Amino acid sequence: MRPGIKQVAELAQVSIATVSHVINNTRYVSNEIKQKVYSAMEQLDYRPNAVAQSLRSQKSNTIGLIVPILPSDTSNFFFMTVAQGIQSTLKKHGYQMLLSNNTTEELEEEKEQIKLFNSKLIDGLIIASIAEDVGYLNDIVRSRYPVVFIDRKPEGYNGDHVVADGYGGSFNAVKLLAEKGHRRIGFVTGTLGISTSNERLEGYKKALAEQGLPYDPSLVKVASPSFESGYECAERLLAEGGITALFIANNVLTMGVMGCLQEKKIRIPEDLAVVGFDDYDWTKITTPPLTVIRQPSFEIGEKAAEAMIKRIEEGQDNPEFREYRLPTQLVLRGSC
Amino acid sequence: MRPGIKQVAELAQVSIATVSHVINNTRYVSNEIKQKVYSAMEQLDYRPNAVAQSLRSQKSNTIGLIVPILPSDTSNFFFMTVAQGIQSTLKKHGYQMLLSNNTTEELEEEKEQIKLFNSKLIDGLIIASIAEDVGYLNDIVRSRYPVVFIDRKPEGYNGDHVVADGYGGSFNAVKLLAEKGHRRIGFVTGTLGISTSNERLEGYKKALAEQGLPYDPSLVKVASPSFESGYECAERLLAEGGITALFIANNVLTMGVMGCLQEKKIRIPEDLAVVGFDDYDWTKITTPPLTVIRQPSFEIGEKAAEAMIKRIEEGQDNPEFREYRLPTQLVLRGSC
DNA sequence: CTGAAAGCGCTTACAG
DNA sequence: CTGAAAGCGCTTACAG
Repeated sequence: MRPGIKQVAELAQVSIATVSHVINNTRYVSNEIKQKVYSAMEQLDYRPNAVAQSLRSQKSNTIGLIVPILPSDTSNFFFMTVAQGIQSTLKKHGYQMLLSNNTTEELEEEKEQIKLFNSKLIDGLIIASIAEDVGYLNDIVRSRYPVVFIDRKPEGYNGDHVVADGYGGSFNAVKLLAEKGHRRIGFVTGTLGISTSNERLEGYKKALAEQGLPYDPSLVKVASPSFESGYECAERLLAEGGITALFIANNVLTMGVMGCLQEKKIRIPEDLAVVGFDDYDWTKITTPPLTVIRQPSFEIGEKAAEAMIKRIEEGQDNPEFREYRLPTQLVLRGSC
Repeated sequence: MRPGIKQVAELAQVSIATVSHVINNTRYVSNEIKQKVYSAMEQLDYRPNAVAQSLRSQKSNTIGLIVPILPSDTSNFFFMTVAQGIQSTLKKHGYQMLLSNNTTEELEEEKEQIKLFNSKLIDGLIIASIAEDVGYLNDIVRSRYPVVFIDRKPEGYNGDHVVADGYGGSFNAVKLLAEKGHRRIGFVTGTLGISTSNERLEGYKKALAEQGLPYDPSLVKVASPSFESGYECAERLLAEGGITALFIANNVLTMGVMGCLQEKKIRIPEDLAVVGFDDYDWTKITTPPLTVIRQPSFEIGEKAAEAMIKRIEEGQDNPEFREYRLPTQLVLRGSC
């Protein structure tokens, strides 16, 4: 049987309370007694029962993370790296991460997962919500614990959020292409209406304007989030003709576009200069290697965890919610 | 405040015991009373406190999963897909998955994670151990719950394990190359001594033998698990000359090799025919797209979860441990 | 057919 | 400076 605190107390000949206090360093215990307790714990290979601790203290030292990850989808990679950033910094502060991924891309699933987390007494929630409006959190979370949003800017519920500077990344990519002399620069984006896509489009427009280039809506293709859709957008842009450069605003679409270009034997960058999104490993081994906008995914996770810890330590007193905006980075390779 | 079972009992005017029994369907309750309880639960938006349930019943309905995932490493993808397979089938059986990834690739970390799981009362452990010998589990797990191993065959501790048929995959890849007329077929493998690498090497040898080709150790390069190491192995094989085909036995190394070939402008398959390992999305968009051995990663996860559920339901009575070996698949594309 | 009560393994006021 | 006891929210023998 697993030894409990009672067994430790008996062996050390002290009270249960004392054992608890030496474990948690929560009140003064004489050195002599401390030693007895430590050695008893060691002898029994005692580990506190986390479940009992949670029940009693109404605190689980656990932060829930909800992230939309489809099976076998390349975009996994981004959120997985974020998750690792979160986990590694939570660990430093003595917290654990409970991961739940929304495989269905449905909002109901997301809600269900939060309710599950609630029943496990999480101390905080970090979420990359798929909802455009996260107002539903008002009913489910009810400010019982802090919520930190990642990737997108939340609407309808207050919370810190950490995002990558997609605006700046997009701006820099398009500016680079324009400076290389390209006048007709295609743009492939994911569904609009969410903050990430919106601001990347803004960056595109802004760069064009600054470079004195006209904004031509026919050069902008909105894709659904799939390889195939990216492929198809590239196909259409190619068929319509006229572009000499292409910027793709997310990683799944970048892959789809590259699939199309490789199949049609478009020479890069001679026939078409290309800049993609997200610095995935595979972008290094395409022909030629791809210039991309890098999002600091691990750092996003770290920052989200830090924000969470801060919130928990501060308590409810601070009503001002912060936006943490992390810089993106232009990674130059052979494709433009 | 979150309502507890007591509040439900009061509102429904029944005992706590009765509420518990209708929740768990664990003894007869008259329809009339059931209805009262249900409506009280709904009215209060009641959810049982999972922590209290675990503590009392000494069962958490949670399966721990430990998997070695390095930050920003492409190999993440394999285990992530496995994890999704596990999670989706556990969910069907009312279990949750608790994920812990060993970021350090160190055995001590692995042990620490298991101890943490223990303190959370997990009902079972699914693990892709990095240890060559998992005998240490005898001390930590002590048969308190079932262990299912994935990816590799365990040594030193008994448990079901589910693996992909690397032997068959490797055999088919090399056979294909030989049948296309290649006589000198290079082989890049990860560290030997673990079941996965070992059996892929065996498959290579077996295919050569069957095709009447000599086994030449100088064509076999053992790499450490990194992009760079794969790159370097390709470089060496190229420098030493003589190979017309190359089979790479895991995905990280495949990427490294492709990086090298692309940089040295080796034409594929004209100069060198290539077969890689693992059907990652990016293998579709290399130039040319890559022929690979596909491992059924999601299915591995599903099978592991099924094996776990079976063990838990069977109890301790069945001492015969099973190997589940899932077929790999040759995915033909342009690189050979 | 249903209820009162013990107890899972802890933490934390309350006493002394 | 340390201990005895209540209680977190459930499940589950034991009674009737």
